[in-house]
Amino acid sequence: MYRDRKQANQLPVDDPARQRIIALARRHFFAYGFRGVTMDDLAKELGMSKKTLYTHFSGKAALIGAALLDKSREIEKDLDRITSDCASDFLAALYQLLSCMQLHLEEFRPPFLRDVQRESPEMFKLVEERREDLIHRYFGKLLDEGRKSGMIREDIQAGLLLEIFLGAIQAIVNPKKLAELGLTPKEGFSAIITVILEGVITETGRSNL
Amino acid sequence: MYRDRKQANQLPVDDPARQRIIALARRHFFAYGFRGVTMDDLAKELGMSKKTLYTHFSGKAALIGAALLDKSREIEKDLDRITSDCASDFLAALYQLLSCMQLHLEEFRPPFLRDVQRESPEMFKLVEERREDLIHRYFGKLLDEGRKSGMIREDIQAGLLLEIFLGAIQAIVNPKKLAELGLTPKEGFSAIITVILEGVITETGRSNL
DNA sequence: ACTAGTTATACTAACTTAGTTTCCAGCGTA
DNA sequence: TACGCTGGAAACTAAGTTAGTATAACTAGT
Repeated sequence: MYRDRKQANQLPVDDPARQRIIALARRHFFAYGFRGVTMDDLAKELGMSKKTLYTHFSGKAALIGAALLDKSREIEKDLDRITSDCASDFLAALYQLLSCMQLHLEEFRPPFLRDVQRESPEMFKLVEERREDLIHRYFGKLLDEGRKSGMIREDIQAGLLLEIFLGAIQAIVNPKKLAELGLTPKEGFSAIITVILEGVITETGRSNL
Repeated sequence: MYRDRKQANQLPVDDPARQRIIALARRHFFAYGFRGVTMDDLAKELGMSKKTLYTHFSGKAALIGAALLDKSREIEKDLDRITSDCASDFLAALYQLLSCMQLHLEEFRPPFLRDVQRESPEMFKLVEERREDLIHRYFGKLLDEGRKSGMIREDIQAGLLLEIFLGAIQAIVNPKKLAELGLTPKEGFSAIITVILEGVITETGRSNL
């Protein structure tokens, strides 16, 4: 029965309504910044009253938190899949991990980052820490393997290396720069990986290419 | 002298300070939406007091208006240049006009459009009218020439045709779709022009290719 | 010293919005 | 029909934000 289900599960995380709310909130918050999205907006677009919205989430902060958690879980799921799929292929894993990361980071549009930084430094710190954590976990593992097998020099820390990658990608894999350079996104990607890798691979690794 | 210059020109549109303000306001308003940018923000980032800011512009609305006017003039200047540069080359003119238009339209980020639509429908109408005007003026002229010379069929109005172009460009010339299709922006552009043109060119025009 | 223009800052009046409450319509059940 | 539950519409409040103004102190040219 209805009542029984409610009683049995006071926090139905799989509640479809809840999922709908999170999905919309995610899209809107990340695209327009949370300052630019009011609870009235969300309720109206969801076709529900604020009352109902507030029965699902205790407040705006909770909703933002839920959106971030949702996103976070999705990223981790993707990274897991890639890591296990490409366990034996260092280059493929690196390539896919990077493009996956870029795709996900793109969902955070400037207005959201601006809002977070402006009026919620704690959240900014939280997001950064989460990012750091993921980077260390997945890229660290990958690059450690590369190191152990002698493919990657050991005097550059994995985190720094990834930042170099992401920075280069952000600077180059966008429509404007790609047009200037006459490259496809894939070509841009490959070029970056090649360039950075060839400056990173040791002599022994170089002979193994 | 200083005083003389001020007296001689009570509205110094070429005042460098004024231009600096407009430039910053443009960037910020269009990128983050005008609701997301406060006058305090602007003053702080300009390194001037709000008082000074308000001596240059009577209010936020005036500043938004000035930003739009500035942008509008820039677009028109670009379109003029292209039109006169490529007067004899229909395809080159079309190509450049389209890419120019796309580049300019890209400056209006979603948060700005959202703000305009949400809380200033009059301004939205104004912007749309201005857009319509430019489209009719520049593309209308180009396509009319194409019609007169028998290159373009006459049963499709210029405005509609341009909307088809812009819609296709927006859908295809973005990193995600380009990556899926494995195209450079230039290739995507050319493909769109080719596809739409070949469905639009008359038999006589076809034989002239 | 005086003036003109500036920055910094405090202030207020209007507005926005998160969160609450009230009322009511629908609807399944007894 | 009556009852009870759910959720939509909308009014409301209290807190916070911000456009716009006013004040004081500073600097440079005259």
